[in-house]
Amino acid sequence: MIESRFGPNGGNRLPQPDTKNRLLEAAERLFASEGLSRTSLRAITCEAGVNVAAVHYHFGSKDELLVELVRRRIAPMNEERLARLDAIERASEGGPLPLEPVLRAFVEPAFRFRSEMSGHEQLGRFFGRLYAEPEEILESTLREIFEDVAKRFRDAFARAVPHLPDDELDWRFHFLVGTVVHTLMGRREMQAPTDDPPPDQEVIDRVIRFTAAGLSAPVEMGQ
Amino acid sequence: MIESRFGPNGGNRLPQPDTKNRLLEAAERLFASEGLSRTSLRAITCEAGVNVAAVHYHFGSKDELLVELVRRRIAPMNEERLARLDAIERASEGGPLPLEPVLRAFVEPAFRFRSEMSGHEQLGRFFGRLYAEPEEILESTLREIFEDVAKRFRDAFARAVPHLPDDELDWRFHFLVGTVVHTLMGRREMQAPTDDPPPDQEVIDRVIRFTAAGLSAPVEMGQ
DNA sequence: AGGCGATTCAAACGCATGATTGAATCGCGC
DNA sequence: GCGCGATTCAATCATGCGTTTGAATCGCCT
Repeated sequence: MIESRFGPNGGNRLPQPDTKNRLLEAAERLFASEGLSRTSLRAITCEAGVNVAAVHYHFGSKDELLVELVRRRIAPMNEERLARLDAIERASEGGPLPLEPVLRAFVEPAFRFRSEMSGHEQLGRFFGRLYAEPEEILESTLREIFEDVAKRFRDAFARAVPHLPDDELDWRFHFLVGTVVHTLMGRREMQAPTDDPPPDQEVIDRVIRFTAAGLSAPVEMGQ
Repeated sequence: MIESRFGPNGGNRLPQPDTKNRLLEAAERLFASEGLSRTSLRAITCEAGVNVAAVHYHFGSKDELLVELVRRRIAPMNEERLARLDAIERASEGGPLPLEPVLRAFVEPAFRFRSEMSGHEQLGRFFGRLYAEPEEILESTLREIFEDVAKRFRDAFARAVPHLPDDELDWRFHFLVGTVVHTLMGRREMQAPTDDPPPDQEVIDRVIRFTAAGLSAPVEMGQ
């Protein structure tokens, strides 16, 4: 049976009459500012201006909304990371990789996607929350989305900092992630609450400087 | 009116018949493994083997239990940090401070308190959650507990790495906290789930190596 | 022995949550 | 203009939540 035309409601030409996307955006905003488990369905649908039942109609459940949100937000960020890493590896032709570009390929997409987000720069906090709040429903999704990135970048760092033993490399990659996530979450220990946020590129450069030094530190305890 | 004797129930000689501490320990365990907002009072009291009403009798509310838990756990850790920093500053007699000991004074108490915890090494995750889940009730408590530590260590790092401008120092201190918190949370990106956790001192040394290099990196963007 | 304050307990409260229902509404294709 | 699937909506469900209550229990002190 041929799909005679498209579905109803504009026939998939307008994929949704906005409801689905408005739900995703409202959910992202609230998840970021209130936390995953502290955000109720009613708060989301109220913020989106739609009925409560819309969530279950379009996504099936609150959990599946969250999974869909992760797929839409995190996956593209990781694809950009991998694309940039591809370019670096292609340019190096099997030789050692330059550390700073690899670092930037990992760090910059995270900040870029944060600020690209429709007006509000909450994606960083949402992103950070994924690490902090253990939603078992997300475990497999996150693993699936981050597995490639983790593996590819681990190997890239191994080529960029070849003097490191494997276990030390794993740990330093872990520390890098901690630095990035904590910074995306936007908590500054010493910042006066009145200061306005600094431009992304400045923060990125500081992160790169710090982590590049940490990653390339000698492995012997020379101090 | 003279406090004729002590209170009832052993007259404060046994401060509580265990209930209060059992609640705190059960709460800490569950907060750490399940998250702050996903842990119910009933789960806590069930785990502790006491009645639900005991929480309100001893603490007043779930939130106040959390605050009390923070005071009991985090405050001593920070006191040890400050004591160690005092010793370092006393030994330096106004001169520049050695970076690595200052770093260790900040990092080691966190890991030590984690493993000291009655059998379970969950304090790290609990500690990490305090950063990740924004309980507005904790905001003032956490600020009060961490304010001194943040200020004192910021100044110490300024003396240990004197070539850094103030804003760069603030950021690097932020990155250090991110590294520590993320590591305390215990998520390893590359670790097989079957591996058993490495000894604390080994992890501490790796953290110190990484952050010492990051903190003392040159501030110019010299690749 | 008896009184009394500290503590425990089972039961219930009101409320917010995630989920579900079934009818109403919409808008295209026929 | 009619039918039909896609979509919205108000209303409702059962459940679990934090909290409160009031009576029972415990153990020291006089």
